[in-house]
Amino acid sequence: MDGRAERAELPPGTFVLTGPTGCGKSDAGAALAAQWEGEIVNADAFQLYRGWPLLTAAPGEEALRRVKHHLYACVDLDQEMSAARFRQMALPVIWDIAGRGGVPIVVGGSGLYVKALTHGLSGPPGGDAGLRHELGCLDTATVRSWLAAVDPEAAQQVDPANRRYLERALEMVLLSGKPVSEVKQGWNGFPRGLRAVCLLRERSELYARIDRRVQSMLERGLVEEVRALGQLSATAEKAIGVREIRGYLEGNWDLPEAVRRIQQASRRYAKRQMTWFRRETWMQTVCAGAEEDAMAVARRITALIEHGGRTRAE
RNA sequence: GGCUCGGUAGCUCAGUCGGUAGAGCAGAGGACUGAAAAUCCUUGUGUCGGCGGUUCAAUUCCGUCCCGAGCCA
Repeated sequence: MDGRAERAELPPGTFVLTGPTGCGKSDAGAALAAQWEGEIVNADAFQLYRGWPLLTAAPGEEALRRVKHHLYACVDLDQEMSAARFRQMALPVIWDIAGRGGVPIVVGGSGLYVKALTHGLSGPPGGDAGLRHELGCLDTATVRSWLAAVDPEAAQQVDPANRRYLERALEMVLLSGKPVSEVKQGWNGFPRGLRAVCLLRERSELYARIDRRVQSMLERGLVEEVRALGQLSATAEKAIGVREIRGYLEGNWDLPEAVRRIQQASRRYAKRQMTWFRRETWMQTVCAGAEEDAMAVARRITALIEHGGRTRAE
């Protein structure tokens, strides 16, 4: 329940494969699993949810049959998720794989989730739904001055325009009774023995892949999938594609416009991911070539790891 | 063929009563510790369609040509 209680590290030999959407993580991960007798553990915040395989570009049936995949489609869409809860779910699964002598291969592009798993979340109190609801009803100026009153230092550090961060800072102070600076420590150190690769692609090629993938989602029935979605949690509601397809269903724009918007949102998301990963110097970087297939990428990653590839930080 | 209105940043446009120009969008860069596919920040030099002319100075005025839209033949 409390992140602090989670002292468990990742088992040695765990491998993490991350990268921006559309870079080919899932395919490369599956190819890797086949080569190493590994099992895939999902680290994608939205593929965790059940009910929208197309929208979230979940691994295909064939891959699911060939390689063991964990933590895909395992949470109902009306449930809230968090990086901490993900960590709690993932650790036992990963240890279980390792216990059976398999190689855990963590695959996913949710940077915060990956880092929560590899580096641990400690210190700050978790989110509180009731408090969040309460704070959500206040206007930004009120949240800002409340934070300034209880923790002037934090108020100065958090971007006053960033409602989300403002609320979170206030939440931390209210729940812990301490200033943010006292409760929020630096990230834990990089776990020894962990190998991690960030899979990249040349920008223009990555964007072309994203555009193509969205088009293919549509051809495989994206509209029907979104139409059939039931109650969504506040987080799930924000998935790229939900708003865009709904806008089409409600007649606000046509289908090509919806596709255009999904492609654009996805490209921007990929860009944000790359900004995040750029700072994660504990990972090695592999840039896949346009003509390289998943097997070839997996072979290169294997070679990199076997050559005792050092992380950039070491 | 004649007339009219346009041609300014990747796109849509504003503007300069003559002193080489600015918004929105797109794009790019950045931040990020329990909602992260979230949330937020920063960022606009371009032969002002071409060529001539007037002028100290033209994207701005004049001429002409090219391109687009519309109207008249």
